[in-house]
Amino acid sequence: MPELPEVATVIRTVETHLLGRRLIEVRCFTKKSWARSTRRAAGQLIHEVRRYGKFILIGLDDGLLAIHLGMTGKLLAGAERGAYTRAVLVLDTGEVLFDDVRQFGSVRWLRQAPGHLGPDALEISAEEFAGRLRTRKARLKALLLNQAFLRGLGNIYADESLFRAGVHPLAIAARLSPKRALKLHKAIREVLFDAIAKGGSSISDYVDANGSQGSFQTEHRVYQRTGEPCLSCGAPIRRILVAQRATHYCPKCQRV
DNA sequence: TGGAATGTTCGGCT
DNA sequence: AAGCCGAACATTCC
Repeated sequence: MPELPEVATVIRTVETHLLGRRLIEVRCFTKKSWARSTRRAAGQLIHEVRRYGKFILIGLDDGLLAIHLGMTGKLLAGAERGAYTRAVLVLDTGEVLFDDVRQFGSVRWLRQAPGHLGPDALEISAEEFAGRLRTRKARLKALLLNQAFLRGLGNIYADESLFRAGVHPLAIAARLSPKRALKLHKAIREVLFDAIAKGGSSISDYVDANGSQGSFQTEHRVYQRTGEPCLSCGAPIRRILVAQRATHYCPKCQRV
């Protein structure tokens, strides 16, 4: 559920419930290591809530809480605890739940933001983006999913960005012309900004902190449209595997 | 019943 | 060494 636009939406809807509040404690129900790590967060004031790639960083007096939503994670304000509640942020004014069906998400206390992540997909300049592509021989789809190369994109927005740029997912990064590299950079920004404006994509069960769905899924042009006609040329959308992930593209509009 | 699902990480191979 | 592959994590849905 969570790529950059979904994480941005969760933050927008949850920060009002967190900013300026005191975190009494973090109750963790599944992973021992979370409980050990988050003990350090107890009793601290929340100074900021920000996005770092796909991480939600909650700034405290000392260090921060780093929440990753994994595949099915949610932050819910003012909701009832349920079978999939894996952790609870107990505040002086209420609770924020961390629900996660598949348990790929995480909640940890960290001294500072996680390392080894590349530049943010919305902060990188066109020139830097093109420069980074030039040194890589990997296939573009794999590179866009690699958080150490660029942070924030996931499977949906990588496919949607490549389609909008007219670039084939198997194209080798270093062989992209400067013109096409700039086009891809622009496509990434447009897709992400549009998706944020629509509150993200609700595919199976993504909701924001208030339980509201996003609506960008209706704007998807290739993601999970296998066999359906390309919205710009009519050719059937194709699905292949790249980096072990389903990859959707138009064989006519996207060239290598 | 098997496969696929918005993600990350790790070990092994070329 | 960079890049790729498969497996692993856990659960639901079709």
